[in-house]
Amino acid sequence: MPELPEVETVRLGLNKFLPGLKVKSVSFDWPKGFPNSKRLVDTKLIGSSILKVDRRGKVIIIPLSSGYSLLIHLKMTGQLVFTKDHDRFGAGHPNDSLVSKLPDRSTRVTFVFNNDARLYFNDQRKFGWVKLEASNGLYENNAFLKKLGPEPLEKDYTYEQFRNALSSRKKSTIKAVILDQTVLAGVGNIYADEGLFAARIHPAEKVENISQIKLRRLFKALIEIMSLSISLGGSSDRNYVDAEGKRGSYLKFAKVFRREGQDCPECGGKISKIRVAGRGTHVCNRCQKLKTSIDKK
DNA sequence: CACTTGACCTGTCCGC
DNA sequence: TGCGGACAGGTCAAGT
Repeated sequence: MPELPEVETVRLGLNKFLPGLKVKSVSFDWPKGFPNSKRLVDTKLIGSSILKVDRRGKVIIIPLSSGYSLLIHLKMTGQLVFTKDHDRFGAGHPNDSLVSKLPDRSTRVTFVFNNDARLYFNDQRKFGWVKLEASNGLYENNAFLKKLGPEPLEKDYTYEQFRNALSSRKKSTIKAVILDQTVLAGVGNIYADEGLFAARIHPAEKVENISQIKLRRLFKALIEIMSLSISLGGSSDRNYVDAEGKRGSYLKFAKVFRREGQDCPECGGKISKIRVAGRGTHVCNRCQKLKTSIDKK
């Protein structure tokens, strides 16, 4: 999915349109993806108004006037697209839109508002979910939210927090650790690879083999790269779009992600694609030297 | 325990 | 063109 910068871009877009709208009806065809009972939906969602749109890690959180909140996780292929009226797509930007018509066959949930605006939750692979939970104590009660590590783009997030979270994971590969949402919330495969390249750390390096200088560089790089990506509307590798159905342009500036076979922009060597922490991983072996002894694969 | 691997799904791309 | 297999931005349960 959408990682922190993509989810934040969706949040910013939804926040322009949704607050104040009242939910008139909702339809969904994928019970696993929207597991709440019809009764809860009828009493806590239908007829309530949207207060605002928040984000925690990769989760969109929409508090409602009913005292309940919608939680939405886009996972790998989720989209949240708003339309001002159901005949026009992309909130008035049809020419920039990646999708031409909604709902489409990946639409799992459709929210209809009193003014006939709509919010479509699309999810090709059906990994994503929408849940309705009580707003009071949500961040401490929700099983997913309560485990999340700090928000990396908050002003008060420090290198010391980052280093301390890593200190109990010395035997793990650095990529596995920064992908762990309990260490810090929001990094996914794209920004892990880009951040590690910027810090000149090999993704398969064991944490214990990495110098403080490099870890500090990684901490800084992750924050800078994700901030830059938000300013560019995120990354559209496959089907990510923002709340208006538009693609993001960060990948044009990516140095290694999806660039296997191309020349490294720093040293001119070849970028290769390997597997680390079970994920496709992009690396320049000349810029990102591995100290950890290679156990044969 | 800490870490790794498969499962959850659908769609697309690549090689034969 | 058709078909099988690998793979895709995330997370969890089950395995070692």
